[in-house]
Amino acid sequence: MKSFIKAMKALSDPSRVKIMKMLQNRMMCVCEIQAALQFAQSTTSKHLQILEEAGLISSKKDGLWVNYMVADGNESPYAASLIGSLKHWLDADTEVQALIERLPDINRENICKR
Amino acid sequence: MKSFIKAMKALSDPSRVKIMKMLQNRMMCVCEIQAALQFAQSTTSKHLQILEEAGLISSKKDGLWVNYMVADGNESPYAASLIGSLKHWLDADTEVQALIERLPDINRENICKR
DNA sequence: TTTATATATCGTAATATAACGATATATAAA
DNA sequence: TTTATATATCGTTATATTACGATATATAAA
Repeated sequence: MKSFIKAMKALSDPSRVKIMKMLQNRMMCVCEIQAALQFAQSTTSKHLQILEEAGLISSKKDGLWVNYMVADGNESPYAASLIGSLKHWLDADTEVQALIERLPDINRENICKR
Repeated sequence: MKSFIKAMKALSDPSRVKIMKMLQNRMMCVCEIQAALQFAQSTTSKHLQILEEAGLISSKKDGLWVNYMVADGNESPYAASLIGSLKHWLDADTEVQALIERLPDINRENICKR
């Protein structure tokens, strides 16, 4: 029950759902996600932590950057199923669409100071 | 997005998930659900309201009783999908199993005062 | 009509969640 | 080593959620 609730709670927040939808398009570092959602850095990091602990995303360090991507689903069967459903869910959502359209303009080279 | 979040939030609480699992076995009135979960009547009613507003369950009055049952899924496509997944999810959960096993002993004739 | 019962709603207190700024940590550049 | 940068963590505040008891509402029985 615990891992199920964790997955559901993780996807009960619109910002986290938006992060999932963006990551289903491509992997992103924290500052890119932060720029896309217009959140403080600490807020962004916290959301990512919640999604990761739910088994919905995974991360990989690359120098100063931490790349986040959709998880393979091995951590939680519930997460795996929800990831699958999220592939088509909310594709018609206006806010999600706007986010996805802006994705190509968001890249770490422009956003980060190096 | 709104109806999606509503459905996810509704299933983010263990008590409400348990209600869903019980209702997938049979329809129940409020006092039966209250007896099964050992909650105050107002708490039980509130949980049912949240599930109903999410399109996950529906209700039908029968005299003094209000029978709650799993929704047909026409209210929300997300609810419909989650209802389907919930048919097999958590069947191995200890608490859920215990609840389901006790279900035959819980009936309104014994619980209610009439 | 009066009374009893099942459910819904309201008000409130305890707890959880989400946001932020400040600060800590880790890595890369100088 | 020193400095800069990307991310994580901590502390705090505002808001949302969950539980309860008290009360309102609706229906059935007397």
